[in-house]
Amino acid sequence: MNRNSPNEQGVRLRERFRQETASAVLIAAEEVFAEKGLHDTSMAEIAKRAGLAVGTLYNHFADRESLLEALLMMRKGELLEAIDEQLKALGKATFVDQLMALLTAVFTSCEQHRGLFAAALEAKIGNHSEMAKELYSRVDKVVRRGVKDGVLREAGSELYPSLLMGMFRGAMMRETYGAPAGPLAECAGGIVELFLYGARIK
Amino acid sequence: MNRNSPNEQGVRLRERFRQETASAVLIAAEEVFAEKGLHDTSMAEIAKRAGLAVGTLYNHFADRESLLEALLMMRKGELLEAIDEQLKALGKATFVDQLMALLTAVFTSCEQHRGLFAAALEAKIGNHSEMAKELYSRVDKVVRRGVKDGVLREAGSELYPSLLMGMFRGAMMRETYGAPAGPLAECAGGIVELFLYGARIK
Amino acid sequence: MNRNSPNEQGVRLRERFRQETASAVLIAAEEVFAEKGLHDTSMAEIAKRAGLAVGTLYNHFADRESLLEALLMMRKGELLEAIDEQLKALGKATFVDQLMALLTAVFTSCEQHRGLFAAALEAKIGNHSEMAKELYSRVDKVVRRGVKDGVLREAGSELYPSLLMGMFRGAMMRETYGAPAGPLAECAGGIVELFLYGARIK
Amino acid sequence: MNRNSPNEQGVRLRERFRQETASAVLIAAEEVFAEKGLHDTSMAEIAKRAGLAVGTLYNHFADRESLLEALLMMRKGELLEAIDEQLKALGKATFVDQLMALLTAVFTSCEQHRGLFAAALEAKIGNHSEMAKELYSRVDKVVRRGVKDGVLREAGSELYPSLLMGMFRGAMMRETYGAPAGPLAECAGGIVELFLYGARIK
DNA sequence: CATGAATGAGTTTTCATTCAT
DNA sequence: AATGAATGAAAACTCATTCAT
Repeated sequence: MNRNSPNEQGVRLRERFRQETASAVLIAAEEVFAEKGLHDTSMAEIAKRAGLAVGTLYNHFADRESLLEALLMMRKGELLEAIDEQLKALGKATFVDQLMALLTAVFTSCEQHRGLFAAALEAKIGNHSEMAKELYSRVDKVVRRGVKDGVLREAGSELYPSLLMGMFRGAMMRETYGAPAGPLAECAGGIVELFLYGARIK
Repeated sequence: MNRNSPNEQGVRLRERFRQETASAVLIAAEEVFAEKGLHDTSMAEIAKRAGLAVGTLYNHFADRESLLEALLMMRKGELLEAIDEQLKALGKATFVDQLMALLTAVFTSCEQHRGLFAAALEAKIGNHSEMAKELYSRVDKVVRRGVKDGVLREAGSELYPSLLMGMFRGAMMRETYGAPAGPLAECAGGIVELFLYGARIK
Repeated sequence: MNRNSPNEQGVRLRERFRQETASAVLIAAEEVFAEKGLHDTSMAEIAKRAGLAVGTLYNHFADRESLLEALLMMRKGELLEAIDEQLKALGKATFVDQLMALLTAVFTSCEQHRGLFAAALEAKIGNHSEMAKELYSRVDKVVRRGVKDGVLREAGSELYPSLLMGMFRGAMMRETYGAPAGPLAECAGGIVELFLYGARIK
Repeated sequence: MNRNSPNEQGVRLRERFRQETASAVLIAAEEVFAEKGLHDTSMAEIAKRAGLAVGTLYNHFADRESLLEALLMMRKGELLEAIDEQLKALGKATFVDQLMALLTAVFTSCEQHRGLFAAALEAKIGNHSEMAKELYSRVDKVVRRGVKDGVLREAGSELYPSLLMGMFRGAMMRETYGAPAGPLAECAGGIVELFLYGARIK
């Protein structure tokens, strides 16, 4: 074996360890970001949480910004993937089923990463509104489909996606408002109900 | 005239100056907070905007936190006052009118202070969710009234206030989502419509 | 007196203090740079030497680079001013007198700032070779004058300025070489002698 | 064959590999030191240039300092060896020939390692002035010989070696000064000429 | 021996806060 | 009260060095 071409298996093993460390960093980062907020989280704190030294964070992510970016990208990817998968599976289903699937996908994903998403849905903070935009575009697509299918009214429908986005957030923020809160998933039905039929007794 | 017993008028004049300087600080602070965000705003920048020295800020507010607190309190007070005034005036009116009044009051206030409110509605940041909580309690009150009056369904109604809150925010955030945006006030009707009757064609 | 236009005298006094602090920082910086070298000098060390806090350094200089820049600019300015003054005063004098004046000016200035200049004459380090370039241009000018006046040989004269620059440095570095060293000023005669007549016995 | 008593050839082969790796490191180090300067060169960069891992550098050199030391020692050795060889060969030659040989040896060596030497001739940085000192001692020896032989004036001669050292450096730094520059070797004659006869027209 | 991920002390820089004038 | 220079703790980031594989 030539000294310039190290053992394949060893390299793969090391690569796996690398991935796992990077992953551990991201998990720790998500915890701390969720607890303390995007701004009040220091690299030192993340390192501590991950049981690593600060320098190690920089071996895996160029800087604080990149770490946050990677984290948000990962979660964004997971969320959008889940949504797209659901929508694809229900391509021929009724609009209502699609809406419900969308909501369920969002809430399932958010239930696990609520703290991070709450932070990430904020504006002002860098250009991290990208996730919100992408989510919006899915909601918008589904709503347009509803209009096209004759299920939703067209008048006023340009506002619906934003209001649905708001309702997602409203549901997620219930605790912050001091409102009674249960599992997020249970809100999906309530939102669909309200969105379709309104709150008024007929 | 003995300087230990200043006359009434002198005291009032001095007090007026105090108030005006403090007010100038708050106005400058709101501008900068709205432009740069709650975290990226420095005391130096506020002082500069106000045309004052940093030290002067500390003559009027104990620390950065207190300044922000005072600012939010002021805007919160104005908003809640506007709401309460409307609700009081419409004490005997129908639930729908009350809801509309509430929305109009919120959006009128927010239109002027959108930047600050967008920032303040963020969670995690200090304990500035107080405004959201108080706003929630008004919304909740109106919703309960609607239920009691037999206008709103009771089933699922515990979620309505949170969803309404979310819709407020969704409307405010339209631009962030990349959605088409017009004056905030025009959203009020759309929200009430959706909330009462839903989006579905009957 | 209007509260927006503070006392003139107080402002001037404060401004004088400002200058003096900045000056103290520069003096401390020069000491440490000279002792430890351009690279191994930390802002903390400079602050300590100046009897100030680190933050104070940043109240006067945007960053480390600017501090170093300001220091070198100051010394460069002093040196070039001294040279230009001498050359101007001797505008009509013989070439030899001009050369001697140039050397004397250089060595007088360097005697006091030897450590800093030794560091600053290095290449590689940022673009701090500017001083060397400006000094070179003076030497070059004098040499050309010597050629034009028929005092210096023209053949090979394009190398003279660089060699003179080198001799300045050689004289300054004597100690580093382990050579016997006396006051720098005493070298001026030796350099002129060597430059004009060479070392060979006739 | 017992692994506790390896045969001679195995030992030599291994030793050869060791030497070659160490040599590769030194060559890479010289490149990077020359390009980036003594301070701005990291172990990681050297390793990368050598196509090795950082750890490997530490298998051959105790620390960064030792690596640099070894590199400078190597080049110093080569330079001094070249000089001493020339001087030895010209032991009976005239002083002028010796001086010319010295200069030629210096410039030939420097032409190839200019970047490194430019960096190494810096003072302050560690105790890397050793090379300068050793070079000085050769120059000094030759100059003394010139004095003893009655070729050079004695008065002022204690400064000559330093000035010659300076002229070496002046020639090397021409580009830095913004001076017109050609091959270094061509400067040798100019320096000897100036040193012996001066720049003045007789 | 070679490898390269992990380490953590050290450096630059920021900014809320203090206080002498 | 107003001023703004001084302060220093805290944060981001670097890099020589170590060590398990």
